[in-house]
Amino acid sequence: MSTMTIAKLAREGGVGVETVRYYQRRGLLELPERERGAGLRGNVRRYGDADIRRLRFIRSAQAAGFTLEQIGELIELDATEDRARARTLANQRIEALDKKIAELQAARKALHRLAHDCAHGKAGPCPILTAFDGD
Amino acid sequence: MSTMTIAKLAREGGVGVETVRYYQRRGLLELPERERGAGLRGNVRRYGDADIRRLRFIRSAQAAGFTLEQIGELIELDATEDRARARTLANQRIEALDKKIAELQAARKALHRLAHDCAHGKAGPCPILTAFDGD
DNA sequence: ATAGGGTCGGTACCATAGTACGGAGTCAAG
DNA sequence: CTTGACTCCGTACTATGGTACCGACCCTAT
Repeated sequence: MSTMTIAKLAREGGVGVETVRYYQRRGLLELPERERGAGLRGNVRRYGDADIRRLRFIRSAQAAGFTLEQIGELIELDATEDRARARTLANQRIEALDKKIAELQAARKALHRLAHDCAHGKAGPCPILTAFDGD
Repeated sequence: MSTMTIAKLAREGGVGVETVRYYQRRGLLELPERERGAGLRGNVRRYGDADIRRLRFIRSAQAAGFTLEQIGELIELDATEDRARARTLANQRIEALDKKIAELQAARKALHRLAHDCAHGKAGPCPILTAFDGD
């Protein structure tokens, strides 16, 4: 185990094969050497656990709101000693995340009120266009 | 007051003129009649407060995670009595929002730990690639 | 040894949400 | 009554993050 072809890697990472190939093109995932070694054979690339971890990192970082470009920088950064830069990126993202979270919570509140005002049967407003007005 | 050209409308809504025109093309904003009335003159379109409100609604709904397509439906819905549909859309969005908020909060936590572990000077891990692993 | 499924590599295409541009017309101030 | 800013409209282009498709290979089970 721990060595697999691209389809398994994709499955482990929860993405499609084409997405893996896209990440390779973007330089976010390694393109392993084809094992032309032992016996002159081998022509499909093999992936290991490190590739799974890398792929999962990409997905998590994406969920954290990093762009693929920034994720590329993070990956490069991991190899260096530039702790300051890493901290900066993390803190910037936290700030943006805090803004975003607050925004989504406000939106949630407005929608909740809308769903309530816009109750089951009856008459009354159901004021979609003003749903985001107050508060 | 309350009547303006497209540039002012855009400013009021916090978007660019081209964005307003784009929303018009998508059917999210009205394209007011040119006032060819009094005197045979008039050739630039005039906008009013209703347009500002509509534009702001679009921005808020976007912030709530609705796509422009869904926003189109919301606007149409506002004219009807289909309260059930409005409630459905609102509740679906709330669900998605809750997932998203939880996800962002988890990401925030991971980043916070990263920024901490990856402290100022010194040695130690600064484990970017594993930042999202635990928890 | 051959059939079928997977892989490779390149190129093309997609959806979303804009942004830019160019030429023609309009409008208000000087 | 001309200048300069703004508007109109259509079309084209952009960025981001994929998806799809192709012909050529490879690899494994029968």
